[in-house]
Amino acid sequence: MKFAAATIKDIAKALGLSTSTVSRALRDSHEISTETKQLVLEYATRINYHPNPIALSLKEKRSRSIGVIVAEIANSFFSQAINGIESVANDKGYNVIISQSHESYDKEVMTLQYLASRSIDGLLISVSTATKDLQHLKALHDRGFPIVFFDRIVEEINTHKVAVDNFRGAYDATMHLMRQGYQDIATITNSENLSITKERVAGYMEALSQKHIKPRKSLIKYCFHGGMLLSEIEDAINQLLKVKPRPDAIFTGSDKLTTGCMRVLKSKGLRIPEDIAVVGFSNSDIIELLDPPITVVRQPAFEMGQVATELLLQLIESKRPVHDFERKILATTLIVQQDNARVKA
Amino acid sequence: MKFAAATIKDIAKALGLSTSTVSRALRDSHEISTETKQLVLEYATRINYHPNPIALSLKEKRSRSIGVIVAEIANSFFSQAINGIESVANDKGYNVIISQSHESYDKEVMTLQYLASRSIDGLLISVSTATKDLQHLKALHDRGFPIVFFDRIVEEINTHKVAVDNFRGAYDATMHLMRQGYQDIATITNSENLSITKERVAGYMEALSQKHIKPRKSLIKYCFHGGMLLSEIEDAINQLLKVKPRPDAIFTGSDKLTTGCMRVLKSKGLRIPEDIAVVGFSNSDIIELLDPPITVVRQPAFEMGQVATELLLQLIESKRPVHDFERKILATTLIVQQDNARVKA
DNA sequence: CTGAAAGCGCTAACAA
DNA sequence: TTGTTAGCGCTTTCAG
Repeated sequence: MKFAAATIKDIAKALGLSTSTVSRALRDSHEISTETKQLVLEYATRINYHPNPIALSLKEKRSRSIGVIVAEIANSFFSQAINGIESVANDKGYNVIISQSHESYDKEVMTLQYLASRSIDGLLISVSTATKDLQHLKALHDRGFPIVFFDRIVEEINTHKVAVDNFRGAYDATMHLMRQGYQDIATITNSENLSITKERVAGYMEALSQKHIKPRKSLIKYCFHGGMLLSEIEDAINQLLKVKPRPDAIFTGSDKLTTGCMRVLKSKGLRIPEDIAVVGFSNSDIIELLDPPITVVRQPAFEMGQVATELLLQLIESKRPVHDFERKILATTLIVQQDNARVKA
Repeated sequence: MKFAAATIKDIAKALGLSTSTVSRALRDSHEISTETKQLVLEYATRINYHPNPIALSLKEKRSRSIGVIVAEIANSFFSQAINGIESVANDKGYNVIISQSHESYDKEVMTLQYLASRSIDGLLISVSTATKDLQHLKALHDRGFPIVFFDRIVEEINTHKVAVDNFRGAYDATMHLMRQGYQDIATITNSENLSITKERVAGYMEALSQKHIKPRKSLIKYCFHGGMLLSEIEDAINQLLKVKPRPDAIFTGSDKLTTGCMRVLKSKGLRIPEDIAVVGFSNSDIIELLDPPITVVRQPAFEMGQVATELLLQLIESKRPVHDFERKILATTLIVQQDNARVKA
């Protein structure tokens, strides 16, 4: 059932004015007499007039809405980032349309096409773990469509990018493990093609190297679906447990992988950290309630969302094509949990 | 920076046709010759033509987008519900615009006003814990605007409603506690004005009564902000701990309150469940990883989202005013955790 | 089978 | 100070 909202025309007719006069009165134009303005304004509020944003969009060729594509809303990191995005967007009068790729390349492409055809003014995206081919994004970008990458950024496309210092985050986590006495540290991480994966693995390896431990390929496990399938993590862990010497700790490269790992280890009856320690990226807000409350690398998700949105709106509202793109790198925080800080026997 | 998309006019000009012919050809009208159709279609795909949805909206007086207002996306229950909402909405070609009230009445009103003025075709809402006055919703509803309530529904407004059997969920949880041997069971729950609060408290009291335990007012604690402020939960627990005899278990009425309670109890050095047991509503997907892995009442959030969206789209697409409204009640599941099933000494 | 014209709600250049 | 008109992209009578 539709319901007809009041229009400028209604006001004009009721007051015996022209639509343009009404329009101008509503926008408080200086070329309208005070009395007319008052008359119009009064009547407008009385009939609860609100300008039709669709008509405005058609005229202005902009919808004042931006699209966001993330892997999953039901993921602390992304939902916190979205909070940041919304806070800035709403402040500036923009709508946010959120879509999820569920870590599927096909879904990402479809959802992108859909969003693009729904006339959003710009896009914030953190690509799916399964995304290797970037044609869908390149095509849009080449047409001059404003895009900002955050978190899982893409080097091949030249635009604003916001991420954390993943290298450092991974380095800190691995160092922390080594300081606890762990030596055979494995890593379970996202698919190899992701920017964040490369950086995190590099940080992990650098930490090992500094302690003169040679990184072993058999201890690095990539999850193409980012842990969307628990079986993926199970497989990785099964393989790790067969390696000699058996790893005594795991550095996990994402929220989903961190909790997924814990789940799998527990189901196998392995104790954390006695049998095998876990430290990884996570933005879960109940990490201290976990058994055990593991040490995690936290990302400033909210802030990332804010920064990315500011950059996007800047792009959208720029009068001329932008060629100078920024790359913002935020810092991670290592949240050390007491219970995990026991030194290994 | 704007970027101009191809329009029907462009096609018409390039092909020496009129815009109406092109429009008809694109919509595969029977009154267009096969050759012309082919010509148009071919050219359209070549230049990557996509109809401008804004122009369509203006014409059709509908935007094919629906609004959703929830307390917080960063809440398992809501993010799961949103997944359900999106799955149905996208299937039917609708966009979903998500907003958060953060459990603030003012924010809810503002966000609602904003959404309504942004020409959404309908609204799905789970009101904030702070919402008592319903004028903002009534006004919209009276103007014939399609609204569907889910989870935290509102009796005063006559429209479709989707919720779970909160009474039963609370009853089951409380019964479970009593079967474990707990007798002095307190409850910490959302603000008193919410539908779900009343139902959950009623279920809790009914369970007590059946075991001939008289509900005590001093054991029922309402949190006006739904636990958004941890201090609220702290206060509630402090008061509960002073009651004689001291409660030996707490039934928590929401996701946030459940984890919030655990957090507070732990910080006080109280062991769960030895010192005080906790059972409550939660849709967290890592509940088994908690210390201890408490028994919870789970809601079919995804399904709720789906059902609510189907009802809303039905409302939106109905040709005539709807007067016959549905009230769907889904079942909750009690997820019993082994570690919590130890009988109290 | 195709085209011209009107109209959705709004703004803005141009007239008066 | 106010009104007339055209146009944003699209569909849809109404005429050929």
